[in-house]
Amino acid sequence: MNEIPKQYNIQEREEFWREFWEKEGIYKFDENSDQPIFSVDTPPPYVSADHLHTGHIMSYSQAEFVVRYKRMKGFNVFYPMGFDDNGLPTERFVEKKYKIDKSKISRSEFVKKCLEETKIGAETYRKLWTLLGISVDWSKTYSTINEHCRKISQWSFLDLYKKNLIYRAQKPALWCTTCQTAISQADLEVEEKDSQLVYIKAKAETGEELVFATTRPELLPACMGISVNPQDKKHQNLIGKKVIMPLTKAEVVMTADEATDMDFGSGIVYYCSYGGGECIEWLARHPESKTFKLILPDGKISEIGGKYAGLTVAEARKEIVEDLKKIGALEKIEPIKHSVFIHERCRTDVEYIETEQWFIKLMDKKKEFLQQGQKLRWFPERWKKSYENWVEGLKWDWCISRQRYYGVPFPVWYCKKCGEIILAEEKNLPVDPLESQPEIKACPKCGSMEFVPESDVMDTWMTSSMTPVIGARLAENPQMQKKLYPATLRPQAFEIIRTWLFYTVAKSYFHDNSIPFHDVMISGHGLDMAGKKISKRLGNYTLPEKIIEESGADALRYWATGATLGENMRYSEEEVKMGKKTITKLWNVFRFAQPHLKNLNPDKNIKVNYEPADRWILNELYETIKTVEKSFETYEYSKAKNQMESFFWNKFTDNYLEFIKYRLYAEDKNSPAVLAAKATLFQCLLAILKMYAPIMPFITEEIYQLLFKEYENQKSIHVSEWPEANESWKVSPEFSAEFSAVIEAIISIRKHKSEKNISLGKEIDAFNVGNKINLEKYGEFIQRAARVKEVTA
RNA sequence: GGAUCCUUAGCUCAGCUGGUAGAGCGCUUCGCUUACAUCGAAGAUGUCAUAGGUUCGAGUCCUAUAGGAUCCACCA
Repeated sequence: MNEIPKQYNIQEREEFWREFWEKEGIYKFDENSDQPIFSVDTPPPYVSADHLHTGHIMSYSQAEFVVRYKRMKGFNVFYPMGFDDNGLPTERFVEKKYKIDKSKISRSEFVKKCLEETKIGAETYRKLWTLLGISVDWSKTYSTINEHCRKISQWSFLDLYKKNLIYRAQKPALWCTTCQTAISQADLEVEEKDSQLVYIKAKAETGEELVFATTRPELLPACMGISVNPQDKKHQNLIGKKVIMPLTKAEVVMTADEATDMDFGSGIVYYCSYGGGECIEWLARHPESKTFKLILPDGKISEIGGKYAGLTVAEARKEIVEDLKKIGALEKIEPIKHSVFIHERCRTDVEYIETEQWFIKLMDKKKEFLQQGQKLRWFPERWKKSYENWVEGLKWDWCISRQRYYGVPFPVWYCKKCGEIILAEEKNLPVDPLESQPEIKACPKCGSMEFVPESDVMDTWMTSSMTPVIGARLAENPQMQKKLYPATLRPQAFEIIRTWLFYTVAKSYFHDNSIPFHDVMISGHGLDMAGKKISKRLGNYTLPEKIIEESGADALRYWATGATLGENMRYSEEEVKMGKKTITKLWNVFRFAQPHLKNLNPDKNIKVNYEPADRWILNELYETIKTVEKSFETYEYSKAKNQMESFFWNKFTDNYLEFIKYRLYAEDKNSPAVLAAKATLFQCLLAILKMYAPIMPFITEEIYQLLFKEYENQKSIHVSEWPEANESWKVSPEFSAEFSAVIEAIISIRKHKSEKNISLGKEIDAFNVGNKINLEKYGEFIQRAARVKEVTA
């Protein structure tokens, strides 16, 4: 057994153990083990060469606490790490950083830049995760743009296509004019904006003047129709009549439509291609209407807009209002608060543009998605509702094509002559149709030999939704791959339930009629000290590297235990300080105990004559191990920490250590009483260390290596066995009550000393503890533990 | 409009299946005691948002109300 130095150098020792774990392969997955498997579908963070913040630290550590616990419980832990580096976030980052215009650079050049950036990003991330002590197996990593992932994503596409779950269609779809790509419902955010409700006058064929209200007057040239509510008495006479639009002089027929709100605006609404989702829905009810491609992909007005062609939507709006005013067709303008959909990545107003896109059928499978959701174990349970809410509210099939560069290509060509869809062969995946030709030489339908590659890339969630498969297939052995899927645990933030979680569940159902994982652990997000959400955009956070540098990874991890599962949590310097104090406390306790553990035979089979204080603390330890286990099993790391802390700090150090000092300092070091104290001390300390190990892996490893490694057969505490709650430690309720009274008595002695300003170390002459205590049995103990010459009843 | 959640000590939050209010920080007083002053001991502080109800008994269950948060839908 080694001596414990006076000081624990956090930075130096943490660095040492990081290297040790790496060198010894402590966290390596064992492909040949028969132990039960605990596999994690680790969230691959978006790599954008930017810094991770304390919010990420929080959610990743929280999942990791449980993973470490499971590893000690004997599970063969599969804990890979991915980097999500394909898709829009990276493209936008690169565009900004290098001031690139997507239309003026070739796809391959652009992709090269993106790859370079993501490589830098992945390194930054790996460094920080390592710094934090995240126990992933670094030999099991993937990046969502690498060959492994492209292959699986493309396979997924082919499989779904063959199952008739994917279709290609020309229809209005959500469109971002900044990113110039189609997007999906999940990419939307809502923002409340100040807008104007414009009241426009039009003439009916009867000569009657009517007024309709719109927030999108610039779409006038794309007017498809105009409606009133069939119940609307005021406007009954207009139904079926032709209406002549101002400026464009276009004629549309007034229709009755139940969706029209009689009380909003003037009670008359016009529909354009496309003002919003409601216009598309209206079109479905009035399919005879003529549609227009007024807005171009770049957000400018097309030729259909006549004199407004070439203007942006915002410019056209202004001009048209001006022109309406000039011809007297403008009745009034009301300011209104208006919620608009924006693209979450760039915050641009979303348009609906008619284009040809790839879709995955979702709308007719809602019931099945809900059933699959029921099969998962949700921690905490309430987030299941959020999933169900999203599924029930689905309105669109999933648009999976993006008119972007940096992503997984579709494994598809089209026949140049007849447009027939030609799929890649599975054995050739991954393919880039821009750089290769289909295996067949001629179109099976028309015999043409010329093919056009699909140049779109897939939505990034096409890949992310495959992470349980991507992870499992990192194992080399096919048998093992099967065991790893479905994964045991999916830890993730609540914000991406509607995307990552939903899409993964959908895919798993489509591909394998299975669930992708059994348990879902939902974490909240990090808030700054003032309670605002931490985000890269706001920059309202301290760099985790700096916190680790100052207080240690253990202290930062300790902070992360503070949030109840699924709740948001503020960053708090105070809590990190508490973590640092815990490190110091652990250190000092073991430093105190170390001399007494020398030459101790910790053989569990040796008969020990435990004294009441020993039996009391062992019973407490038993209870603590049990409750901590229960908490970890339900992913309640926060509870687990409170439970172990209460034992360690309030019971063990504040009381038990004080209770046994007189025995430890006794002259006869080999008396049964002294040996019992030492044996108990040993049991408690080792258990404490192991319980803290998942939360504070560095300090616990340090102490384990110094004091306990020689007794345990594992080279690291993190692969040692979780402490056993020994049934023989349980005590009777009678004893429990008896000893509680003894503790009460000791507390009252402390109180007495405190009131009389006497140092606790000073022995007082006498104290009356009342008549509830068996002094014959406990008198001497109270005298020695509380330092009183004589206790009386 | 639909869904979920929150309102407990000055602050940040725990309070599991209902049984006499808890922690940490902060505050007051005291104490260097052969681990720790980066500490220890003792102490003060709450009509648990409001109003009803169920119950022998309610932060804990039910119903309304008020305030706050988030998600979804609507908003022409």
